Amino acid sequence: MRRPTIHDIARRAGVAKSTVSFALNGQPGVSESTRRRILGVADELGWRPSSVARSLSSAQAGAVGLVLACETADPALMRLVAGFESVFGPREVGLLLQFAPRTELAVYHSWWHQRRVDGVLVVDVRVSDPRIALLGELGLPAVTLGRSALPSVSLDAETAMRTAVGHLARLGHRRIARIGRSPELVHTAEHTAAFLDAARAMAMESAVCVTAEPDAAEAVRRLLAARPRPTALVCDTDVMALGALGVAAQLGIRVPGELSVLAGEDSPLCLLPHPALTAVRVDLHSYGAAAAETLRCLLAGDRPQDRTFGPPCLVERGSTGPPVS
Amino acid sequence: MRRPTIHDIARRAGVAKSTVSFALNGQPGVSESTRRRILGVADELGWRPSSVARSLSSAQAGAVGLVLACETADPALMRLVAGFESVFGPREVGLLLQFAPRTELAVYHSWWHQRRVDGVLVVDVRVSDPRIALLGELGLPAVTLGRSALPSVSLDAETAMRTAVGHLARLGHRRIARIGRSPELVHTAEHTAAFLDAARAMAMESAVCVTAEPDAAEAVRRLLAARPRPTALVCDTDVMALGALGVAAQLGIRVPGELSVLAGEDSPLCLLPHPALTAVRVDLHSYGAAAAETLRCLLAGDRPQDRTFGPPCLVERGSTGPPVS
DNA sequence: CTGAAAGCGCTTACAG
DNA sequence: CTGAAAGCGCTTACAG
Repeated sequence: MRRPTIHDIARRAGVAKSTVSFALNGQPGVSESTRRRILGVADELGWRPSSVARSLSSAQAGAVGLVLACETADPALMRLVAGFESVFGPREVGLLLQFAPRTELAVYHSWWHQRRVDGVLVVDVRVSDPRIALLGELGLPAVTLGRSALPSVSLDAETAMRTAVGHLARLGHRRIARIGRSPELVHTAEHTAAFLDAARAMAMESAVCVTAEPDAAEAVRRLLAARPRPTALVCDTDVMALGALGVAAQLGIRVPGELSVLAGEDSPLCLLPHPALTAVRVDLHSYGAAAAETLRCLLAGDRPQDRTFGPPCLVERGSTGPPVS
Repeated sequence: MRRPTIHDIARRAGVAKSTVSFALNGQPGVSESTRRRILGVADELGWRPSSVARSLSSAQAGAVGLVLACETADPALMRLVAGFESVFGPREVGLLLQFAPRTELAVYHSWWHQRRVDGVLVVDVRVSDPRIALLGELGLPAVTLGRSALPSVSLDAETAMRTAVGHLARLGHRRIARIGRSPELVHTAEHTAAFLDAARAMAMESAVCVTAEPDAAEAVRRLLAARPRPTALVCDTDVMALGALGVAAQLGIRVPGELSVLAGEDSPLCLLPHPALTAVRVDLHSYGAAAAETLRCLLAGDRPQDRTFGPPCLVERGSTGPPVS
């Protein structure tokens, strides 16, 4: 199969290439009759624009990029990416994925130099994140998932933690704990602050936050070794919550009787264990779509507003209940 | 920042653009001294080739594509994709990702017409798969993960199932069952055949295979309602195994005493529950890399051999043990 | 060994 | 409203 070009269309329609280009792009300055004829021929020939040719002359890559840390195996990411796709896919904007071995910055440099992408989406923003500055210097349009100096979308940590802690408070818990990802992540920092705020507001007796890194199970074990022991555990991710359930089972601690476990991120995984995990649900697909939409605006020349996405809601299942003492 | 082009280099080095191009691409026909001078200037200017310009003139997209079903949220996929990346990333071949709403075929058409990708990687191959024919017609180079009429890499189902069933046989199980993904998948079909073969070879009393679709938990429940009940369950994925553990817990069936559970796919998730999941380990990263390598050969003009990847090995953990009757 | 030129498939001022 | 032309940044025959 040979791919038809605008040259073929022009010849067949008996007009100039430029006229074809204008007609095909819906630009004004082509008579209705010529336009229709050209569109007809294009259709008949099965013409589709060559993305590279278009990119070269328009100086637009027609693609956006996402770079992930090599170790990323987070199932949540897939839903986020599907959300990106839902806005870029239909517009035929490609999504370029790259796993980077720690030197993520090199990928941005490389993409920029190669004119590979028009913009990037940045996940797992850190409190002090060198990517932000680089992207600014390069002038590579970017939207971060998590607040930063760049245009961003973020999750409503306050509501999420108020929802989670409120649920536990209503059940009668007074000593709660939370386990999150690296404290360097903006996401973690915000949720930690929100968790502590909520705990204070609900007059919790104790509320401690620990990090799951490098070993989540070990962190949970340490948490459960404290005396008096917390009676409820908020886990930032579904995977951590699953792990917490495993540790509890291993230690012979009954869930939810002796320990309530709550996942800060609902997902199909939360339905697997018994008892199933009570979770705060955030629609990651829509969150990803919101980020993509923001990037799209940015690329279109707008100055998009930072958006907070949410609010999350609670999905009550079996892993939380009143503490039995 | 303005991006330097070969034109800038040519002017600065006092040679023609073509000479620069030849030198930069390591083509013969440029004197050592000129080449060195050109390379020096390129370096000094921080030149990097424009991927689109190169694509347009070389008729190569410099990218490969992967299209996923919309519902895909499989954590295993991330490791596969990371494997693809490990061969394409360093070569600056982009990986284009697209989620397709059932009409995956349209994406291939679109990519082909737009000259977006040089080739594609196909996952979740079905026994009767329209994608295979389309890819053939388009002449779009493709490698499938799972045997097909196209160049492919596949998993060693025989060894995997022999390993799993052998382990259970040695523990003393005589009635086993297996739960897998859709029977339409080549992966499932091959593993089902291999499972039954292995069961026969080890003189199992009974060996049944069921599908996890549409509801894995329900399928497990049905399996466990049989009398006499199977004493061991092989689950094709880590997620299914987690689900099986949950169902067992719900029914009050002890693992591994009353039921052994084995995951056909090892992953970090297998470590979370208690008891942790015994699993057959396949290195998905390397499997993905092997597929990518095969595609690379294909794109380079070779006629790659189909490869079987493996063999898998057994990782014994707590979820399997001798049946107690 | 080196240069001038055409071409990849588009877009976009600029003239008619 | 339409056409001829230059240009995007490369590659690649083809002459010197």
